[in-house]
Amino acid sequence: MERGAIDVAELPGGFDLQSTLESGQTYRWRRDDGRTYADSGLHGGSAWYHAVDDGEVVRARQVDGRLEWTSSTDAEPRLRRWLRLDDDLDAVVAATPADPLVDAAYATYRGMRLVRDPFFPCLVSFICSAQMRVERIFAMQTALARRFGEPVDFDGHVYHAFPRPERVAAASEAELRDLGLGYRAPYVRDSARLLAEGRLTPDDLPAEYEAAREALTGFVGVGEKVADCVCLFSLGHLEAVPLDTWLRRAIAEHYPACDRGGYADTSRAIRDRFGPFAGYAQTYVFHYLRHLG
DNA sequence: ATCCAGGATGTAT
DNA sequence: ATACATCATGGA
Repeated sequence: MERGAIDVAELPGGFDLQSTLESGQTYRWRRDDGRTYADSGLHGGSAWYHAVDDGEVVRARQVDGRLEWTSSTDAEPRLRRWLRLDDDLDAVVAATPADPLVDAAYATYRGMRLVRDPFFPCLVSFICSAQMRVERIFAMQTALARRFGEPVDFDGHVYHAFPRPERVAAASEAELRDLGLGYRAPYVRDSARLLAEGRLTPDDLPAEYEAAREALTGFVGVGEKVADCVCLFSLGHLEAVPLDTWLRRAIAEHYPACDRGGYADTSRAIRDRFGPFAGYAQTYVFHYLRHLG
């Protein structure tokens, strides 16, 4: 077992592990204690988190300006890429036009970073997100890993990787419904089949953001909103602004002029207003609004 | 009991 | 292109 620590106090804009992992942008990490924002509140201390990535267990916790990790190999390059530690957050904030709501969100969760998740787990989690609360999306991904994922031993415990597309493609709709996926079960299975059979893969996606979003809707259960989530949280299109219920409410209340009716036009209006890192602003605002009152 | 949750799909217009 | 009903499930 290897262990190490990354000095995140030196990163421009800082770092906050809890908000990064529990803000509903990634569903791959769990706290060792099994608790969440919902039952432990904000800024809940230096809890350990664990995840399985590319067959290897990674454990991590933040103690002040140190991001501590343990893994079977050197996890620092993996964490730097995964948690976007090389993003200049100060530059991101500076490039975003001043705005009361966005500024409040940035101030409250200073240090939260976007993630760069692998394609399939990201795709599945946001297919599952349709009409579903964040806490239950976590539960659905946990159930998928426990039922179909490869077990991985690490430091005396058994963890479960997220299943490969081939395994999900081979599952029956009934098996997936048993995991609580509801009507999303066939969506997840059919999208896994598209990937497993090579009929639609990340390599087929155009490099340009809006074209990639359009192509992603070729997966089953993926509309413009879910496609935007994959663009932002997996493909690195930082200008993508997923228009979920929270953002639509925020637009109606704070930026009514940006409501152009259709998804593409409204999304573009928000992007024009908040710039090339509009996706960062979106994720902060989503997290901020969800934890008010 | 009724409503709602990080929406998408099929169908009718 | 746009409007509408429908789709499971669990918590408030």
